[in-house]
Amino acid sequence: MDYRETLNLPRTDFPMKANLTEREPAVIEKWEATRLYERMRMASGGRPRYILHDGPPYANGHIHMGTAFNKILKDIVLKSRQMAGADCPYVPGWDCHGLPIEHQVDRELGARKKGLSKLELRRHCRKYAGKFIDIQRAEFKRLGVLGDWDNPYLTMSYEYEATIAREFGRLFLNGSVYKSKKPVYWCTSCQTALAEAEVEYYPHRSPSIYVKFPLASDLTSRLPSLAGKNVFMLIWTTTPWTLPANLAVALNPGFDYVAVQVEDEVWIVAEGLLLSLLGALGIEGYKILERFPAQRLDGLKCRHPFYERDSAVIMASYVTLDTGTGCVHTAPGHGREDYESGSAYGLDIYSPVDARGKFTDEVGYFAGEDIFKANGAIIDLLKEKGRLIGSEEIEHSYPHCWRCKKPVIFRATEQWFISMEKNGLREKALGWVDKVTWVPKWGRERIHNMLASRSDWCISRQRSWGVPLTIFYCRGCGEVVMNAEIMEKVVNKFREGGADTWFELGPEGFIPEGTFCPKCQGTEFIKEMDILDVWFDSGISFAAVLEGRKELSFPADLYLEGSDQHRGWFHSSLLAAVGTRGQAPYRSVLTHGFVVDGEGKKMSKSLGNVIAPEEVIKKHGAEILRLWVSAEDYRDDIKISPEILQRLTEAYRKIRNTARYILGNLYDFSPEKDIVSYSEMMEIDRFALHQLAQMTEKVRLAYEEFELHTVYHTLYQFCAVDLSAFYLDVLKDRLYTSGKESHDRRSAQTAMFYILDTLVRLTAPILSFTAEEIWQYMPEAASREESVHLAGFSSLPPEFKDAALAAKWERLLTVRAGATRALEVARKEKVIGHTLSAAVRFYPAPEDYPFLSENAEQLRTILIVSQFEVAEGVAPADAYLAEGISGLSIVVSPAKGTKCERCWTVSESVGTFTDHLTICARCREVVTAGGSKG
RNA sequence: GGGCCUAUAGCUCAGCUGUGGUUAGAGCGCACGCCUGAUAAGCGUGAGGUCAGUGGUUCAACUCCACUUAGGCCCA
Repeated sequence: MDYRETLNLPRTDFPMKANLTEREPAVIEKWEATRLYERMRMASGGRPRYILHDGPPYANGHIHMGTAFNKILKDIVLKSRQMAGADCPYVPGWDCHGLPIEHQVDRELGARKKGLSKLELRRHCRKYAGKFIDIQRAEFKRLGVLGDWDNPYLTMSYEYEATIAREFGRLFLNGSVYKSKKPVYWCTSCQTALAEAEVEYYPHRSPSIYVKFPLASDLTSRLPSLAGKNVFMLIWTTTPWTLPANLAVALNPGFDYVAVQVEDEVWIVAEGLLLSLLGALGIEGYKILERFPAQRLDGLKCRHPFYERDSAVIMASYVTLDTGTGCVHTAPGHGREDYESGSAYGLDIYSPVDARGKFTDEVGYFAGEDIFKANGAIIDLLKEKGRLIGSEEIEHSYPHCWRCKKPVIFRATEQWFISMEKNGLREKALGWVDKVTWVPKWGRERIHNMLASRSDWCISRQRSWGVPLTIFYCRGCGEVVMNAEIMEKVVNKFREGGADTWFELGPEGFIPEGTFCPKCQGTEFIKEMDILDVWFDSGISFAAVLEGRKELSFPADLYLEGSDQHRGWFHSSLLAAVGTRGQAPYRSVLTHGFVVDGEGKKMSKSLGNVIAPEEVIKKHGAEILRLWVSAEDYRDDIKISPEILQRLTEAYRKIRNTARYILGNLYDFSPEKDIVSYSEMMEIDRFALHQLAQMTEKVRLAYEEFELHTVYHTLYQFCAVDLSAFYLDVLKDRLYTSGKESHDRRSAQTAMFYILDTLVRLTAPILSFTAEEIWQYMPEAASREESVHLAGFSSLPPEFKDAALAAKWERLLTVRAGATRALEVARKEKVIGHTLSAAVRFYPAPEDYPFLSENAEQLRTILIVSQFEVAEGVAPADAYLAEGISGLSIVVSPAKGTKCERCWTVSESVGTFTDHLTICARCREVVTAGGSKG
């Protein structure tokens, strides 16, 4: 007789090989066909909402590992909240306007761009953005991310563009917006402002000169020893042409300065630069008269080297000891830092240079001259005035125009700003920072410091692809003409035809009849042609999306982006919401680090360490990427490498196989009919349920706290250690050899069913594809929700947690660990092979004897040996001394009897039955009962 | 140069925070072995760490403090 036929071996069609690359797209198709996302919405209608507002990725290029990570993380968070009982709508979005797209379009159009109107250019940009939205949408879906992909929000949709104009209008009308001059990169050849990204650095030869600024203030009170002397502040510059715009000399408030006598003059320079300076100038005879902190000079005046005007002595922390003199020539109209400190000291943002790079008439001496060409004349003038000390040429890195490759300058032009102070924006925003939950909590420090020190928000851009600053000027007097009525009309026009309308219609298309300039009564107007900073577009997304959609609401529960967004979206959104709604747009903000390579280095093409999501999907499947997202602690940088992916693939297989094995053993189990009540279950099964309950609790809490790596480790540990290496291994004998419908087998199946049912739900947010696949193979799948994503986490009966039982079994496990070592020793010595060929005898310490002997049968089972006994008395000298359990000696010997052909247990009963010569007593009972007895 | 952050076995993570205290843990991988009724599976045992470095506080530091180094994000 073939006894194999009488066993209950696992059977399942659930494949061992995942074949994720092929299976995943099919699963996604099914989700789409069955409109899973909408059904999830319907199923959870009425539940408490949890709103994660999607930060819009830029609609340019394919997704990279960082965007993939972010989207998967959001998906996991939402799915876990959804399964925990919330209603979690997810509306993905895209940021569509802005320079990078305009650039790309410029590049693609090449020479054809020349003949195009602004409107035509905008149409190309819109098309370009649309193309990448489609590409990225497909890529995001491929990751298994569920959401309202058919109705995402786009910052270029007409409705959204109208909202941008509306929110800008709100700020404008409440007095937060003002116009001022600010230095920007300017190409005098292209006659246009340039963005940071349009500037390229090349070596450039510039003059390098030292200039003397005579001190004009009386020093009697501050530095008496210098009073009445011929004192100069010494500056160094490589842009002599900016000297006509000089308004100040900046010192670092943290440095000490010295007054040095050189011949009949006294020079003031930073102490730390004195020697190198004197060396550079070739001066040997000098005498230090005084040494003093920079602050001693704060607020004094010196004289401009060739104009009849003063130059302020100011303090600025950006002054360094790298080069120069430690006294920095400051022209607020020609430099970023100069502008900052100029504004702080209330200096004029003076920039007497026109769009072509010629000096304006104000400068006197060089009026009308090209600034670069005037360098020589300025040096000559300095020489003539006796203000020049040294002059040479140096080569250094200098910004150039990306298009014409000519050197660019900093030139102050009119720009629009949102004031940080006028309506108390800074203060209010800082107040709201403290009301938001930042995860991790250092996010608060980071954004707080940025807000505290940032300057006013420059919102205007001299570009085409964006939403215009919807402002009108009086043609006659230049006065700004704007009111609520005009704003409303603009917004309505935008809603119908998008922001393009601005470029299609004349001012009369927006301005109600009868409007006149409040200043000069003029009735002709012109439009502002600058567009808004794209950060404003996304910054008001709460208004366009959270307030604009009935399934969402303001404020959001969560914003979840990379840590760079403290400066970006978290920041702009906070300012926009506080400025227009008086509150933060989010209750909590979750940040993650950046994706880096296995060494912790950032990914870059030049280093050749870039891993694209597509590669990983092709090789391993999106599921592995999802597992990676969950496994890494994202508070730090997130590493990815072939090795990491290899480890994850192995972990995936372990989880998958564990599930498969359980499925295989549930092939004949009906939870409806066969379930065994908890109180009647076998002890080890109840212990397994205790472990399950504990694991569930830990995982649920970890999800709640966004600790996904804890979720991953806990689930994995449970599968690999608690189940595979212990419980399921121990269970084999009972499952295979007991009667098919026996209580013992049903008890095990009941536990396994609970385990798998819980496990499949807990893993679903992460392993969305595999959980779905398992779900379809679950017993009585037809009576369950159609998709695991429509189900919730299971709530296990509280009785599953049994501390007393757990304590007992933890003790048994410790004993087991000691015994496996003894078995290993015996195996090494060829005493045994499989543990079932062994007999184990314990010689415990007297105090352990009762516990161990009472549980002898349990121990035999969990050691998976054929014979086990606990002996009293003294152990043989060659017994194995167990580690961890004091006084326990273990003897392992070959089990007595013959191996049962059916259950492989060694037993002396084998051979004693004439009807079944090759099997043991236990098996004979099962076999003769027909295997159908309970 | 400034703000914020990170550094524990080859890999992924525990331990560290308002509570410093016996030989620093887990899993994977690796090595060796077992099994062949989870089989391109399953089980066991073992070897791996001057807790980035230096200095300080303390009877005692992976844990607290300072600095250094390496790396990341954002500014300049």
